Amino acid sequence: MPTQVNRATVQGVPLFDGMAGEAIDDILRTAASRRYSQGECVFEQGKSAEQFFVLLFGRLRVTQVTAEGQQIVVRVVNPGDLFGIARALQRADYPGTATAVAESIALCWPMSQWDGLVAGHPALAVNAMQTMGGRLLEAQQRLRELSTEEVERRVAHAVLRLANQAGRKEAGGVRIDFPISKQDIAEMTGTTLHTVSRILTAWEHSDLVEGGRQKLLVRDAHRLLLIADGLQPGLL
Amino acid sequence: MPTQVNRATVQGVPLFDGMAGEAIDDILRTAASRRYSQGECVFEQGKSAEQFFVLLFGRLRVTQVTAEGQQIVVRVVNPGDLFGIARALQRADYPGTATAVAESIALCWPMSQWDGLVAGHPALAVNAMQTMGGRLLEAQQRLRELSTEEVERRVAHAVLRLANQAGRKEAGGVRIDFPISKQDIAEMTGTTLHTVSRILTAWEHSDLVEGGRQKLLVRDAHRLLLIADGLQPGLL
DNA sequence: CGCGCTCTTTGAGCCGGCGCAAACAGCCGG
DNA sequence: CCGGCTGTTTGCGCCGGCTCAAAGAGCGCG
Repeated sequence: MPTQVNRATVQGVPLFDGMAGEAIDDILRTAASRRYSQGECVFEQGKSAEQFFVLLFGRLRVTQVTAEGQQIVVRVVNPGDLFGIARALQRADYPGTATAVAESIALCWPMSQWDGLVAGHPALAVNAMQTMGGRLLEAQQRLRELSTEEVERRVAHAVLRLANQAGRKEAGGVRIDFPISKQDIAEMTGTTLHTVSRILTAWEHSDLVEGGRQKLLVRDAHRLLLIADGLQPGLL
Repeated sequence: MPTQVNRATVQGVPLFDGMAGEAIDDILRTAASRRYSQGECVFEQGKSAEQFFVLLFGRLRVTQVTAEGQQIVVRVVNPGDLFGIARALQRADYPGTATAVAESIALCWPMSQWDGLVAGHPALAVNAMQTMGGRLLEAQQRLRELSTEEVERRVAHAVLRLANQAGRKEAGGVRIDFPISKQDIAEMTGTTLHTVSRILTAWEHSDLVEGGRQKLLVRDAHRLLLIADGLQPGLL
């Protein structure tokens, strides 16, 4: 049912930062809210991009599949994030697939609204641009890592990024609070699940992290940062 | 001398697409135009971002240096491109260094104007966003390549990208029309100049390309595309 | 409660591409 | 025209990380 979404629901969503309450109400009038259960697909690579979204709760994983069938994880979508904005990338179809890795709720708008919203709300345009800017910086950081760092450092960076974006403090460390497999981490860092497994096992022996089936707990982020920055030659 | 820049000068610059002539004049009033000779630096990584730019003529190379001193080529700036928009990335300093690889001319504005321009000209905001979108897509494509493809295919992709962006048709092929070294290509593809040299030498033997000191001519873009797409196992 | 699925661990061997090193070739300046 | 600088080529040996293979461990489901 297309109930009017309450203004309070989008408290803290960066896209609406600095906008008048009425303007926000106005925009929300054309929004629908939708629930996705774990494993459900929000949109699929190559499909016509009919909607754009803001994630309210939960967590998504955006992946791409290459022509040869290899999969990579493009990014993780966190609550508050704008996603699926193919239009802003000048594309008619979604460049990736978004899957709920946890129970999630998202607002969605018809893509046809995008141009009007951006043109009609300068603050929203600025916010959207900053979102894209942040994503661009992250992409460039990953390019740098992939180009210059050996696998262990890349995995360290990926784990730290996850801890920052999706970490929940917990007794004994920071828990990545959605199910994540070694395969996922491999697809984030351009390596294989085997190598990730070996690295994490080694880290467990040094009490840096604690693994488990689709579980990950960062026990010592500080020492992990040393590895990420290449100050830890690995052995000592 | 801060002469008023003529509206005709920015014909075809995507940033001003779909904007009224007067609005463009207005924006150009606060622009300065500046010449950069080959090898000259437009802005430097880490320096406070005082200006943003549009390249009118020439060619720039944007690089980043890692903490360990390794350099990578982030992108090539072509005529018409907007660049140095640190503000849009929410950064106070430039994340990379822009160097003229050929005689170049750029328009520049004080960064303080950015917010006002974006807020005051919806069409410009949309255009800027599309620029960033395009860059984001390119970055993601390179991430995919770096994650899943072996070196030869990555080099093929890089060369084809260069040919598309900076190619000039010429008898016998497409010339990359600015000085480019094997080292540059290595820094674009996350490998070493040695490996690039070996690959290009092999390609020369098959008449795919023609090299030379800081020179590159693509003789057979079609077969190169086959390599890029992994359809050519290398030998035959 | 136990079967089977998916995720994970671990071993063994191989190889693409890097590091090192040295010779070579355009090109500029004197 | 020659010397030197910068960019390029090529050989060789090594190794990080991939491939292949197979056994082990959570967890949902019947």
